[in-house]
Amino acid sequence: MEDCEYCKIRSKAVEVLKTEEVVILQENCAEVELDADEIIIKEGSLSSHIGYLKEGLAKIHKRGVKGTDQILKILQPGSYIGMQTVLSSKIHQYSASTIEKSKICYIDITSFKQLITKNADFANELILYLCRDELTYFTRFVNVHQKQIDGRLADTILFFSDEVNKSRKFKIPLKRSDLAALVCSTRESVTRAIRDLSDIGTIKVKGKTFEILNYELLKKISEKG
DNA sequence: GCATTAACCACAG
DNA sequence: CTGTGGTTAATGC
Repeated sequence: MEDCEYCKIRSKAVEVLKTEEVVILQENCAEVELDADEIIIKEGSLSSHIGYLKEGLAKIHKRGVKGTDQILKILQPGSYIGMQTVLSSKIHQYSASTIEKSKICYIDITSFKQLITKNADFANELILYLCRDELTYFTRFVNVHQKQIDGRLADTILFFSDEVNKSRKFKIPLKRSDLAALVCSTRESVTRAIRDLSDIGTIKVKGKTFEILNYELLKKISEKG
């Protein structure tokens, strides 16, 4: 494993650590390589470590009343995993799994808390991170509840295009049922929404490969809901 | 009432 | 696993 000091994807929080603090981080974390569909942290299990997504793509999901999971968020590199739990509870309140081959750094709670106590700038960056994160949940909450299925699907297609892949043609490494769990709908409705959007010429989809043909229209559908 | 939307169900590639 | 069609319940003219 390379040194945290020279990690290319290190967080803004780690950047403000002093040299001796990076050493603490360094000595108490471990890098793990995971395949797609492997569990990073598991809801209901003891929260002993915080994860940090260094490479790949992951999802945060939580069990719902019907036994099926809702996907709360797609994680990109540079995301902390399980911080909310580790700082407030002893048991993970949600799960995180990889959706493609990924690298995760784990750090134990004790060392992490030690860094928070030692360095206010570090703590400040983490608060900033959590605040931004919460704001995106606010937006998502409103979107999911007020937009129709076509608008919600447009949202996620745009997310994968603009933020994840930065390309008009890309793969979404999720099954239809996962896509449904992400946009809070059903497998069937996702299928129909994909067909709707294809019919009017906004996208072209084959399997998990999506291509945006009419970006403006897709954007409009996303905005109008 | 009637239309729209989306979930649920069953069945077929 | 995914797509399709029929049915049904809720909601809004």
